[in-house]
This record gives sequence, C-alpha cells and structure tokens, in this order.
Amino acid sequence: MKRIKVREALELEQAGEDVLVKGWVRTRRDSKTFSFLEVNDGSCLKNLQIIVDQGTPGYDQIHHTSTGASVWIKGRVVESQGKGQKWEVHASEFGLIGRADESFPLQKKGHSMEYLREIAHLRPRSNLFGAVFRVRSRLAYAVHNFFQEQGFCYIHTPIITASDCEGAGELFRVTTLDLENPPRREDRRIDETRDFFHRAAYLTVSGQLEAEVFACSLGDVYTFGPTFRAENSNTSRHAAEFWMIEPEMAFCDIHGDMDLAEQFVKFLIRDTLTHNPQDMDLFARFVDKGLMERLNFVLDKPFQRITYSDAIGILKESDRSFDYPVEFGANLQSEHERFLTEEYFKCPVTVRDYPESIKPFYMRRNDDGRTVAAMDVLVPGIGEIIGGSQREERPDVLMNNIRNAGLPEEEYWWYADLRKYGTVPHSGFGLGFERMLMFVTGMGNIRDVIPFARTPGHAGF
RNA sequence: UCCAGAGUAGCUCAAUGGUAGAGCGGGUGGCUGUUAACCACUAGGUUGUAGGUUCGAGCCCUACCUCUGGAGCCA
Repeated sequence: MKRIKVREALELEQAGEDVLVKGWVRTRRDSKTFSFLEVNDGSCLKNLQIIVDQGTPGYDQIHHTSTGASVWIKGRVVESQGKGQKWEVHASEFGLIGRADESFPLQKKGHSMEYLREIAHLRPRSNLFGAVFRVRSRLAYAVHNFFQEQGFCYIHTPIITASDCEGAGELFRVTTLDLENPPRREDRRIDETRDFFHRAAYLTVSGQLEAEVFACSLGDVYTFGPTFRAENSNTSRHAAEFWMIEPEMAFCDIHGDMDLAEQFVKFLIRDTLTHNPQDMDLFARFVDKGLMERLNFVLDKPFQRITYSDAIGILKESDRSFDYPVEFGANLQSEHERFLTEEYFKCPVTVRDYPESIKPFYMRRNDDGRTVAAMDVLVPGIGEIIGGSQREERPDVLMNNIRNAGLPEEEYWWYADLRKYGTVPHSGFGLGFERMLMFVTGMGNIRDVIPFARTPGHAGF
C-alpha cells in the first residue's frame, strides 16, 4: 500500500480509497469502544482525523499513543460523521512507532513565543511554526522563480571573504590559527600570513561587489545566500546570520532598479497568498489581524516614490514631534520611516536620492553634486526592507570616493577594473529574506522566522 | 550597547509586607462520534541568583543573570 501525505488525503476527490498514513499525533480523544487521533505529518496545516476501533490490530497500543507520538495507520478514507472535517480515515491497522512520554513539552493550548524558542527542536511541530517554515520554503522558491523567469542568472558569491567590503558592520573572523598560542610577528602582533588563507578572512556581509562583477558580464544576476553580521544588535529585526537577496543589473539606472524592487515585493506576496492559503489564514487569524488588509493594499497600490528631500519636507511640515531632528544630511530614523509609510502615505514608500555623506562609496553621485542615486523601500510595520542604488560606473569618480572614504585603494583593484574595461551603468538592491518573511507572515520577531536563529549569546541549537 | 518593563508549579498567569493559589498540562477513575472534548479525584513550589531592611519578604532596597518591548547599528 502506498503511503499518502495528509495533505493529499484531505484533497481527495472521493471517499473509499485505502491508504497508509504516517505522522505525529497532535491529540487523542477516547470513546468507550474507539479512539480519535489527530495526525499531522507536516505536509499541511490541517490534521487528519483517524478512527481506531477497539479490536483493530494494534489497538492495544492506543493508550500509549499520546500527543507527540509517531504513528502509522492503514485504513480507508471515509466521509466524516462529525463536523469540522470532510474526510477521516477509518483504521484497519494501527501502529505506534515512537512514544512521547508525559514530558513532551508541546501542549494543545497556547505557548508563548519565548518558551517555544527554548524548544527550537520541537516548535516546528506546532501549527504556527509549521506554517512559518512552510511559507519560508515557498518564499525561497518564489525568489528563484521570479528571477529565473526573467532570465536572471543565479550567482553563488563567496561566504568567506578577505576584504571587509565597505567597512560597514562588524565582521566574524574566520581562522584556523591556534587561539591559545597564535603565531606572532616580531612586533608581537598576530601573524596573519600564517593563517589558512595567508591573510585575514571573514564571513561575508554582502555579495554585492562580487555580484557586480557578474552583472558586468552576464547582464542580469542575483545572489541569494547567507550573510553574517557580528553586531551586538538585540532587536526583533536583527540576527547575526540571515539570508539576503541581491539582484544586480547591467544597463539599468535607479528607476529600473525601483521598478524591479516593486515588482519583486508584489510577486513574493502574491505567490505566497496563492500557494499557502491555509498557512496565511492562520497568520491572519492568530498572529496579525490586519495582515490581509495590509498585503492586499501593497498588491493593489503603486509604491509611493519620493526623494529624500521631499521626505525631509514632509517630516518638517508635519505637526508631529520627533525624538530625532529632521534635517537634510541626517539619516531617516525608524520613527521617521514609520511616520512616512504608516501614517502619511499609508503604503510602501520608495525614497531615493539620499545625501552623499550618509551613503557608501559605490553609490552613483547625482548631477546636483550632493546626493547619490540610492533608494530605500519602506513598508508599514517593518521599516526599511530594501536598500539599493545605481552604482558609480565612472572610474575617476569611484576612485575619488574610495580615497575620500579612507578605504585601502589596492583592495579594490578588481572592482575598479570593471570601470576601466567596458564600464556600464548598473544598479541593484538588497532584500533581507527574513524581513520579507516577517512582512508576509506578520510575525513580529526575526527569531521566529529562522529555524535556528543566531543572535548575540545564542547558538545553542 | 542604551532606556523601560518582567522573572511565582511542566506551561499561561493570580496573590495590601502577615498560612503561596487557579486554569491548562500530567496521573487515576468515569462519560461521550469526539474535535483547544467533558466530569470527578490527585500529585506537583528553595517565588531567577546572591546579599540587605524588617518581628515577619513572592512583595521593599542593592548587585548580578535571563527574557521582553523600544532605541542605536542595519537587512
């Protein structure tokens, strides 16, 4: 007999099929002469109800079959006599595979997110986390679909890098040196030339510079992989290890970049709603009551596009008082971004043309001489979800920027070569995968959309 | 890292400075085509840690630890 997944069983067109089901027991309810089992195998949110009659082969094990136990059932799919489900399985044979004793920590009633984090190895067996990680999987698939269907090439940029990119953010050091007794030079400093790579190496913070290399050869490319930040950030939106999506397009300016970002966000939302309706319904009912309204709003409305100068003007003219000053040249703070997207426009907002002084060296300088072609997409509830720019393609301007930023010119020789030989206007952006997942599911903490989250002090699972 | 709040039974939470409780979960028994089942009984505690104030501290004070929310950094 062929095994059938719970999802397939529930989607059967008609009753009468003999099936083999395997999964974990969510709950057992006993009657005098039979028992109800709710079995879930992770294939979907819903459970399959199983009826095991007294006298069915294996029934003697039913009293040891508690919440959390693994089981198999052979039986026939029949129409349910009770309310709440269309089909159920009437068992002809029952088997207990692995017991779960009374210490099994997942109860049928609600647990706090904090408690569930402490049992990260068991929380995917809960309704909520099962849904989160099914949606995470689908969203990752949708990322590839979106780019592949538009002819983008997937580039695997290195996870270990030697340069610290733009000097932004703390990096994790990668080394095979003996930390107890590292080799030292004459001046007592650690001799990095005797490390594995014969130089200092780190975990990547971004694949952008490498992606630019391939954009300037394959045209349209994207990266999708893990990135690392050793920042001591203790917030619901930061993790030390997270996944980032970075498209990079040759012959594309800041406007094409903004178009792609908007299309991309809408595609991901639409795809998730289409393919995971049950899971999304769970989020809408139990996680975030306003979720569907907000997602549909993002789908329906064009993103508001404004310049940084416009944003400063709007913030200054508003009668709201902010904790941080609003002035040209200052970064937009969380409170400013939230005001723009949640209160003023009430939709996603793309802000562009930021002051040169607050953006990194690789962004293209605008003709006004004081702003760069940078753009951030701000969404309600999360804030900045996408950051991107048109890259500086003029060799003289780029080298000037590198020098002004105090960066080691020689480290960027290959990056500069892209401008030396057949330079082209090109643009790209970065999207934090987990931030997008939070926006799509309504989950409020990044720790709860990562299977095993890495944050300061936490790498236990 | 900074600011604020919180740590009490396995879980979620109560408890004027005066005998630590409930619901859920667990165990036992009962009932029922049940569905976060129901009914009865039952076990379960060094109140985060270490000091201090007090006749007396879960409650007040100090330090530390942990978690949460917000901020900074950012994606």
